[in-house]
Amino acid sequence: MDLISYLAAVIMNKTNKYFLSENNVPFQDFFNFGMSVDCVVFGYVAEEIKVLLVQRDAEPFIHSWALPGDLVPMDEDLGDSAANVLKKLTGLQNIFMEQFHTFGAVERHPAGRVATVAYYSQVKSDNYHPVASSWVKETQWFSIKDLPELAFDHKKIVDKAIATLKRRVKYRPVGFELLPSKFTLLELQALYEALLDLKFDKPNFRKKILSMDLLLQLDEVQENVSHRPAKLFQFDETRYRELRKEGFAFDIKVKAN
Amino acid sequence: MDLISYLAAVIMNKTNKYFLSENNVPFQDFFNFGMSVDCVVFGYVAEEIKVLLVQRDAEPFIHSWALPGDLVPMDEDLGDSAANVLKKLTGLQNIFMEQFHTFGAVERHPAGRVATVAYYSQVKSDNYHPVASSWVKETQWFSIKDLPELAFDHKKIVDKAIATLKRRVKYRPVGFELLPSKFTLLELQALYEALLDLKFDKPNFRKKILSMDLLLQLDEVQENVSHRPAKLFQFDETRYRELRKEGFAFDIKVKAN
DNA sequence: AAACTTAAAGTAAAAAATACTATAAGTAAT
DNA sequence: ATTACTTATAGTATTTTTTACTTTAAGTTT
Repeated sequence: MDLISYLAAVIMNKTNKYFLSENNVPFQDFFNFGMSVDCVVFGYVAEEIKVLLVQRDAEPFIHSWALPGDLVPMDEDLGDSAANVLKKLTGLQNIFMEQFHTFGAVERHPAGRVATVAYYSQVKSDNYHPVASSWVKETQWFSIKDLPELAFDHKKIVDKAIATLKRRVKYRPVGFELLPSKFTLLELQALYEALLDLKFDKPNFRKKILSMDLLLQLDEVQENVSHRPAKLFQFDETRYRELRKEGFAFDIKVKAN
Repeated sequence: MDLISYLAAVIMNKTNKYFLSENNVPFQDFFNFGMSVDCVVFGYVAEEIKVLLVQRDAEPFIHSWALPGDLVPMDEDLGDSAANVLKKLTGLQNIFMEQFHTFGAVERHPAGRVATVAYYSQVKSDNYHPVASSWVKETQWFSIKDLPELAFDHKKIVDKAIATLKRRVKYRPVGFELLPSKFTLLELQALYEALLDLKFDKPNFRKKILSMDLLLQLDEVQENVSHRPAKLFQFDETRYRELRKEGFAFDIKVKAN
């Protein structure tokens, strides 16, 4: 394509007229995609990994549960769009989100060709209280072991996000985002056990974690427990960022019994 | 949105008429995205990591070097499109490609709003010989240490792919795809050193790698070398797939001197 | 105060990683 | 042919880390 043809094609495209490209496909016919963003937000409550879903109050898939997500306006960057949509639908904001996959099967959306960019994040669920708004009727944290039927191909998206989370545990200090800011070592261990579906030896888990130099021991202990209260810890943010950069390998043997 | 309104919107969208959505934005106005795919193909030649680029012979960015990539037709799945485009432009086929990021900044393409899904792959470069075709004038392997100016935001895409590669080395047996099928331990070590920008102690590197049980020793040795020839090895594909699944941590201390 | 629960420190044995040495097997120069 | 040189590869002692297990501590409940 030479410069004149290209400029003509661009102008025609922007004024809705057709221009034939090299394969006799009108240039403008490449520009009928819709794009959407979908957010997979993980939380951790009562020793279970949860994912935030919204109940739709709009067609298509009205009344179905779905990931918070929506079409991207033409003048909005993808990452901004993900943040805006999550806020619009659930009120949640200031959440660090990372892209993890784009789903673009031809028939995945009934209204046309829509590719969706899926975002992934982890939050301390007791700090964030989602509230339904816009076309959302209700919001709810669902255990990843007990998910409802989902709209569109959102089941596939959630499955891929869960796989990503479980893989990441092994080389990122994941607990940081999911646990409340103060926690006991046994709570941290329970989280890792839930994520990896394994059991660890208590003293060794403790030694391993402490040797990473990632935890700060507080001068506080558990309260209202009917046994010896455990010390509370928090993550050392500086060291945490270091570890994310230099890489991190969580590898500890499963408990024998 | 109720069912009647939604169906009306879909029909209007498909017949090019407007329908107002909740925010007074015409429904059809969400459907003017173009989508493209871009392929980052890594190779390894003469102890250097290479990336495959094509020289454009079409506007925009005519004569510039760029990643092999193109607009996605409306009726093609993204993954298929990546494979088709790579074949169309360079002749390469049967290459395993993985999505790694989608770039969607508003102003990234001069012809309109185009989001691009970037794919990542690694090949044994001596088995694949790219040939320019379609709107490509030339193809070339460039060392990642010496890249030319690139079209669009392709520099950003390549940088992210390189970062992905370097991160993956630490928890995936990467050598498999990059090295020729028969190689010496020192060649493998040189690859790891190039990827990680480190030096290892030879005997210890050897022990570490062999202990993973990933290599099969062949009954062949190097030829035409002016010193004691080294034994040739190949990867054990079965064990390789196991390691990819169960996770893999390559962690070995840098050589002292 | 005895029984019970969980926390947390400690320790011996085993395994793995590291630093280093020695030897082997070839080519090239004298 | 002998010597020097290069790289391959085996081996080994030391140190560090991991594992399996034991003991003690600190609280609550009966």
